[in-house]
Amino acid sequence: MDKKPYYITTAIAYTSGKPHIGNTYEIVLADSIARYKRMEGYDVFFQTGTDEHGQKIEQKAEAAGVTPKEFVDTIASQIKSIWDLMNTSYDKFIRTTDADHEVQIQKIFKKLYEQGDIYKGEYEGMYCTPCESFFTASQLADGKCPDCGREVQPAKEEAYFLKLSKYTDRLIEHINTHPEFIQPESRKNEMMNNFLLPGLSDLCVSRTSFKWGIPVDFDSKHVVYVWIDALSNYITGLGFDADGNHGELFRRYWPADLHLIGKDILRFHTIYWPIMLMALDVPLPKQVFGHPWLLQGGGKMSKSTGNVMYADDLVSILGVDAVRYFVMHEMPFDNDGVITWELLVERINSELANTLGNLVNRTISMSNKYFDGVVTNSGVKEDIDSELTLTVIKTAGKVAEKMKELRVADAMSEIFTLFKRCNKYIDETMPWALAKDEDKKDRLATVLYNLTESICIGSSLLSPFLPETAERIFAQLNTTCRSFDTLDIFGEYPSGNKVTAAPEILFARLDIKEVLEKAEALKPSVSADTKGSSSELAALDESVMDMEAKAEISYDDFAKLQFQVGEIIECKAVEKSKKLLCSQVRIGNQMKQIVSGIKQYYSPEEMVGKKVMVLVNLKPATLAGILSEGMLLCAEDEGGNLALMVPEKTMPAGAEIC
RNA sequence: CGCGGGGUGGAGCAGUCUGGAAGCUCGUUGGGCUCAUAACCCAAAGGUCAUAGGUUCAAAUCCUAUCCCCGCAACCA
Repeated sequence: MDKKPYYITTAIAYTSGKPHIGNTYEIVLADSIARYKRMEGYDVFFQTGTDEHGQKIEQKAEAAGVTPKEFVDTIASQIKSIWDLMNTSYDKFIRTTDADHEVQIQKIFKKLYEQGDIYKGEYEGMYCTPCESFFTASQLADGKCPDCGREVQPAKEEAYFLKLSKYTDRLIEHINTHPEFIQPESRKNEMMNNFLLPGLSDLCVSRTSFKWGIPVDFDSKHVVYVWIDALSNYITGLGFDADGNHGELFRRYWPADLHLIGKDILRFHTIYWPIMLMALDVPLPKQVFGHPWLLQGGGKMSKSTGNVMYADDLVSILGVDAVRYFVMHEMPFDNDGVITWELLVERINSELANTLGNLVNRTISMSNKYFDGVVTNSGVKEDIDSELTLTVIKTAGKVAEKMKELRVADAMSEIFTLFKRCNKYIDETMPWALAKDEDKKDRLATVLYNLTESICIGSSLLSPFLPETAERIFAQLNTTCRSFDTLDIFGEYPSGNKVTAAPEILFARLDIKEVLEKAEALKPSVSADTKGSSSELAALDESVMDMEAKAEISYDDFAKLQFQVGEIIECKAVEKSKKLLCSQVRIGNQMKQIVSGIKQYYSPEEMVGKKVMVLVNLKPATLAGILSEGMLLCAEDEGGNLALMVPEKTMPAGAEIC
């Protein structure tokens, strides 16, 4: 009765807004692995949760007019309800605002400080608020954040640093001796070559520029860097204690068997996190899997166009298991997957409705038609049966093989191979023909028994992935999920058992037009709810957008800015740049060269001759090696689309704008 | 010389690490069947595996060069 422990985690979701289907993918994937491991007989602990601190949240809360805590409470419960909606079987939902977590973060920070792994220094650089990251001038891309492309602000602060360099060699050694540590393996080289081998500089692990974080208890100006805070959830959630009085869960489940995360945060999980653990003298997790992304097809996703897909909308139209099936199936092992309504409908119709649903339906119908629903193993075998039974009893092994490598999509394909084989078996044995001959009644019974048994085994294997569907099938077959170690034995379905008299359709075939109409009908509700919790925001007009308020300025401040109408005389694309156009702009009697990041929206030809609004007295800057002596003003929507500001009546080049 | 991903039958993808007869799903066409959700089963058509060189008995796979696409980030899993 001593089951092996298995600890699996997802990344904790950032509470800056409602998670979309791509975010939701991870929890579903983790859930399937967790359920599968339970089925295999492991004692599974499955943890997920929310990451709730940081400047971005502080700002969003302020914009929404609520306290940060109120803000994250709302989003966290929204996230939790989506996780529940997806039928995920997590054992613990941790929030980084949980009191016990916060206490441990402070203790961890203090401990590392006291033992010298964290030291006090000063940080100077450019800060990107959305990314919560500092960059040196050389890291900036066109003067903007290299990660997200947004504006950065100069910042300088007293800060604490974690000595990454001290542990680099040990980490390199660990990665080299544990090839399974970073998955997929292709990512391992990326980490090694880009970060570890060039050498790590120490990581800044505290902030003073905002308050919404866990305070450093011995230096209250500082809050703990969100990543230190967030990563630690994997151990604090189990009752890790920096003083060594660990909880029972920690002693039982740590080290984690699997951290399931998005490929974009692999760096934090395979470099910073292991080093933190080394510093704490705690064993490293066994495996970190950076899964690919689920991208939305059909152009750029953006809130302003309202085409973001959310799990709850998908579920309301398609059902939980259809969505679970799709996201797992469309996501091969290490390539990004695509989700569109068209693909969803195609997959659901072809696999869930046709192959599986129809199989269950026709099998039960025949049992009812020919035997009043009683399924009997009459033992009249023919050679053809063994082909079916062999396929069926081998499937568990094949699934296990795929799951060992976390190839969930492939594992599900194996199960569907089983169901397809069943459909073929029906054609081979032609039960309707057997039914016409009274002498073949026993043979017919065996055929239907074989089918029922095959469906049982297949559905049992399917249950970790599509739990609800599996249960519905068991209910219709009047049986229960088979235990894992009997899945390679054919003939466990009780002979003489009676299936339901009224089989219900498991998955109705979908019509793409109807689905699109329903999706369309959902759109207005889609664009509203990320910004805040208050209901008046739900009525937001899509033609309107807000931005975060900047500090008030005086008229004198305004008067410092010199705006004039400029005429674009000449314009060409900047070589080596994908975004920039270089324009010669006539402003009165002078010409200025201005570089703008608008190549995506305007061609050089259409720029020429335009009269535009120019900020003239901006300090010249060099962009992509070219001098720019001002700025062409544009309006920008939430999708990043740009429109040049032009005077609505003809004005001479050089006219003042005031 | 910014980083990264990719170019395989009409569409979407696997296969590339570890070279050994080009595979899957959808679609198309023809056939079969009638238990079932217009479903299921069988068969066929359709690819110079981006291009050009090279290594090799053998290249989608390894090497070199070139061309083209896509993302660099929205909600960042």
